[in-house]
Amino acid sequence: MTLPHAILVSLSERSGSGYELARRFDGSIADVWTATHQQIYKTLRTMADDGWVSVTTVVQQTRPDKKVYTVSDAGRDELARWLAAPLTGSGSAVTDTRIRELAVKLHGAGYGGAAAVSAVRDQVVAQRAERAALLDTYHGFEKTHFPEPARLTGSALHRYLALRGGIHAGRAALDWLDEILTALRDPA
Amino acid sequence: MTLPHAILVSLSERSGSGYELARRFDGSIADVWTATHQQIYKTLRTMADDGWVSVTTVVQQTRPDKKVYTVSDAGRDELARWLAAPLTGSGSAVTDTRIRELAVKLHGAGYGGAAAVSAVRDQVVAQRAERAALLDTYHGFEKTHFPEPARLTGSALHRYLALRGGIHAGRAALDWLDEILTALRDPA
DNA sequence: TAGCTCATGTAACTAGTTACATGATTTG
DNA sequence: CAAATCATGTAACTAGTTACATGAGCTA
Repeated sequence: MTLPHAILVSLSERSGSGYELARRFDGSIADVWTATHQQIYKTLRTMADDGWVSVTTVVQQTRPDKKVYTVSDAGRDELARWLAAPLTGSGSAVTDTRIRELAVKLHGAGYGGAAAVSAVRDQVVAQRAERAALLDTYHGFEKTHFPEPARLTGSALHRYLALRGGIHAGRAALDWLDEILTALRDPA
Repeated sequence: MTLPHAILVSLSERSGSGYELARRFDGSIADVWTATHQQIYKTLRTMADDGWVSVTTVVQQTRPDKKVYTVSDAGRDELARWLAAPLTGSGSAVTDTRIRELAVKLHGAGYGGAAAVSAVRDQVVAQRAERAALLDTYHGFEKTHFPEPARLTGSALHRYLALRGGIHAGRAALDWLDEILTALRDPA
């Protein structure tokens, strides 16, 4: 969804080749975002075409040559712009891409200046409010439609359990957002 | 990912038009799965081409005509096959499609006979084990890499918070799967 | 010598989003 | 009279997956 921006953040931390990026997206980043090498190579090419990154071919003796990508000025501008822009993700409570989008922004906030840090904070606050409202809706629905869950059977039980999935996911998102806000507030 | 199967389940409960399905995927199903009407119309056409559903055009006086879709024998066979097949989803801990795939299977298990019910139960158990293992990995990583989270700042803090996102999401998935297993065990 | 790591790619496909288009009826 | 509901679609696009392809060097 915003894989180019996720790559921009990762390359801001350290320049690297497509192969190295693929390993990052399979390692420490994998808990919020997975991406295959095919997807990364393709994205890097369009990013280079757009001037967001510059490429340097590094010739190696024992290993194949590699292309090392570095964030350009235009890439830094784009990153700052994106950090300040509202979230664009979508999806159901269970598979919501806004949460991972926020995680990437959080990770990259340091590379967009002071304005970006506070903009991202604002987005966390806004997302928290949205999530809380959704969770309230779910809880209301739960109370009115399933007042006695222990007695449910068949498809009513299944519908209830599906709703519970949304509630668990929503709760987890809320807890996480709160943890983020606490962490960003305290150490100041 | 398995939208055709999610539609098969919904149509097994009650036959309906594309428009009605779109409303279901925007209402009670939306907490685990969202789908637009465009996607649903397209999918219904291919499902009809594949013989999974049959179509009846219902002429209406005050409203536009509608096409009502009903699950065919081939559709029922396909549903039973899919219910028994292993999960095919993927994704990171935060945006994992296996969870929603399981939710749909759970919902549809009743339409695939006794074999399907126990097959789905097995998949819940397997998924629970996978999730628990992943969560353990995350906790291990947390302990070794971030022993003192309160002291973190900058990008180390951000990396820690991203990991916490994976942990929250994993925990929620585990809790949900446990709730499902309890609900399916007790009322028997 | 079999399999893994490093390194980059093409091609075909599946899944999902956004924008555009039409038109009658019902509700506020 | 404006907006929502009912009802179906096309087209273009973005995102992501799966399969295939190549080839050197290093490790068990």
